[in-house]
Amino acid sequence: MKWKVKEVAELVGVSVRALHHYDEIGLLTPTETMESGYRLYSEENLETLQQILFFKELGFPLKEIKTMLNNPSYDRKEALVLQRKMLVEKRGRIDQMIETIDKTIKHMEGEIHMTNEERFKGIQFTSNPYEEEARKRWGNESVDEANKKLQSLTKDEQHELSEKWDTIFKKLASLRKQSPESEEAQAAIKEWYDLLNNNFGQYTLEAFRGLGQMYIQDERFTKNIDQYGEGLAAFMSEAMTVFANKQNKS
Amino acid sequence: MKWKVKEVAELVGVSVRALHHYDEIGLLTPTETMESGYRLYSEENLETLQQILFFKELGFPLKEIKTMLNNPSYDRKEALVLQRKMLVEKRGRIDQMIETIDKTIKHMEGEIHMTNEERFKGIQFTSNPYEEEARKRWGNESVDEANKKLQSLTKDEQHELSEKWDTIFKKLASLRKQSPESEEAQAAIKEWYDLLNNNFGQYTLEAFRGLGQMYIQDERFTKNIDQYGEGLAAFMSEAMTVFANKQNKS
DNA sequence: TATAAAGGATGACGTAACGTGAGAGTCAAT
DNA sequence: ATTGACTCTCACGTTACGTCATCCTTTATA
Repeated sequence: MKWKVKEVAELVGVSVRALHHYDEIGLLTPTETMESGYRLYSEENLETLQQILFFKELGFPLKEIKTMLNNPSYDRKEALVLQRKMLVEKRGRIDQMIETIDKTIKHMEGEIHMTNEERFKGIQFTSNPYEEEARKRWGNESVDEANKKLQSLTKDEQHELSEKWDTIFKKLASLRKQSPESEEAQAAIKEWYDLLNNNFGQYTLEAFRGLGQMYIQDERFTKNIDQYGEGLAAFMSEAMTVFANKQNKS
Repeated sequence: MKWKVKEVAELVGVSVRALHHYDEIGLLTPTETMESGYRLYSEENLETLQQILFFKELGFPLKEIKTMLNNPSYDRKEALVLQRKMLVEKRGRIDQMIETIDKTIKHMEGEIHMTNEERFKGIQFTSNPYEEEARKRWGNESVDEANKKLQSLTKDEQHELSEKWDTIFKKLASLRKQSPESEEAQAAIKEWYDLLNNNFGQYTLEAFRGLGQMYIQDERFTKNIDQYGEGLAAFMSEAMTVFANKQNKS
């Protein structure tokens, strides 16, 4: 079964405009559209929409929701479990606020004393631990950080950096036919590791390995990297894992 | 005891910028400021802030919160009770969402069937009855017949009206240093009187004089009016009395 | 089958509630 | 006297839509 915008809007309780917006930003593009241009939402679209709305309720910005849903390792059931945890957490906060209100009323009646911190219990922005987990699992914090740094550089610095970058990738591309464990490959990977560390702050070995994983898991990365040569992403990914393991032992 | 912005910010868990913003829009102006311009928040300010944040948590827009808090019949304890009710309601919604998640997971495992409505239970925008109550008691709706009329106007008419309103207040503010009995002041007050009569039905001179009294007796009115200039409320109040007396004689 | 009402599409501008510097002054401790 | 942490006021940027305006389909009804 397929639904038109208004039907979806009424079914799930969002505005038509919102659906348009989600389409605009590529968060939820209906799988089908009639020749007239009318949007037709599928069952699957509804499932995605449910996910979107849960995340939204939990305070995630749309952009973040998008990257999470697009993440190749995104898993709906796992997400639901996490969302559940976050909701329970949120309910806890509400309970605290209710308690705070009760106390405040009593305080007004002179029955009890109240510290100023107590006055705001539950309202405060206590970052939810599960939120972090979601971001780590499916978000791209590290990549975002890196991009921010990149943009903070001057034009010249950016240029310089991209040249170094280019050199390394070309070198790696030329090596990709041999083993990722070869000395040359590992040396090139070390260069890559150092470059990242010099420019984007601390890349722990864990993060480095994770980055390598992303190169093959996330097709946006894969595509970009493979422009230097088919299979480069896979090659780098493996070499990075090897590198991380080696370093770990030493 | 007094607090500087950052202290308040950390105590209650909002950003300094937010506090600046609340000051900018006249939602929460610190009672005191040092000669250097530093904001100093009082105990009372904190109480107001608590109210603001509760309402915000419940989804009220700042503008609405402002009019509610400024409403002369606003009662803090009553508000707390209502807020409590709304929070309980909200908690109920969260419980529903949790249930929805549980069902969805079961559904994914093929254990149960799920209608499309069930899929979005709790997420939907179900307007909270207590919200309406709050709006009725302290929102714009309460200010009486006058505002009903106001709301019956079209957007354009409303806009036009508020511009006229604004013009008159600004004019009055510019005159407030001279005598309330001066010809100019009285002319401006007449404009004000006419505007009220044209838009909100009959304002007897009695009522007009009474309104003037409210401007100084009720600090919430005073605050609002004095945003156009310190002492404007007092000035208008006097000018309105003078005006009413004069009209009465003729 | 014509015709209107209802719904849909695409701009494009508006709004709310801050975030995010920039540039400059202030306070408190050393 | 200096320095580092705060503070102030612009002022522009951002997010997630709301709100027309204008024009085009679809559908219900006569």
